[in-house]
Amino acid sequence: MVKRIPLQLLDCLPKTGAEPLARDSAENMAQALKAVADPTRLQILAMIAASENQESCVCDLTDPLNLTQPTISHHLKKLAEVGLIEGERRGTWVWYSLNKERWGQIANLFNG
Amino acid sequence: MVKRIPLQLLDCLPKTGAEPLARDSAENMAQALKAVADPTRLQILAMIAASENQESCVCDLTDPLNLTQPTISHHLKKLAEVGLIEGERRGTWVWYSLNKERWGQIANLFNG
DNA sequence: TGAGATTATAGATAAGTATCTATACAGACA
DNA sequence: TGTCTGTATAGATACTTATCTATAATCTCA
Repeated sequence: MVKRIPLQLLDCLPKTGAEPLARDSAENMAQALKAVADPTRLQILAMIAASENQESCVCDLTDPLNLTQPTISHHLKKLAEVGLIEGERRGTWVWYSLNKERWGQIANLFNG
Repeated sequence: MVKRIPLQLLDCLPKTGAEPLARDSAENMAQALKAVADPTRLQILAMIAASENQESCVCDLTDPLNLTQPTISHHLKKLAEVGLIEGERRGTWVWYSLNKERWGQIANLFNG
């Protein structure tokens, strides 16, 4: 379930007359950025990017990050909710990989 | 007081043997991103970017954002702490402007 | 100096969230 | 079917924070 996010900072500009539209854009954009603005999730993203085949399962991440399995699952869910990663079940394991298109979209928020 | 932030996502990769260095990078990077990952602060940044001379004072922001003056000051402080904006006192007013170099640095976090 | 305007800080509160333990769900395999 | 492994969810707790009111600090100007 990938949510649309505004593509430019100026989409967040408040409109005259207190229209809620720009606020919606700002909240949408902030939600996507909040997913990235966490040290553990940044490390998770880095580990996925650096792993072979660019994918990791939950059990690959718990030990290096020194966190429990439910905590890792929680963070992966947050990242998946904003479309930054995707999970694919193969047998017992769920493999998570980066969605590079989505990554580029968020990167573009800073290039407006 | 502008803090250094790591320049690449891979700076957040946890090291073998549980070294704290990569964690520091991740926390540093997350702190900078957290400043941007707030809808009100995104709107503030948009308003500064869209204003003439690319600068705004606190009283320019309270009415359009429908927030009190201390709340706006709080957000401006957060943005200044990570170097994204700078305030310059001219007489009674304090004018806040974007630090575009810093903006570019954070943008580059996504291009690594 | 005193009054008025702008901004910053202090303290309180409510909402969000990162983490844990406990438990449920899903797939593999004997 | 039952057991084992891997993942997800539920609930609790401690910490962070966005916002407010009240107040202090700073600057201008008469």
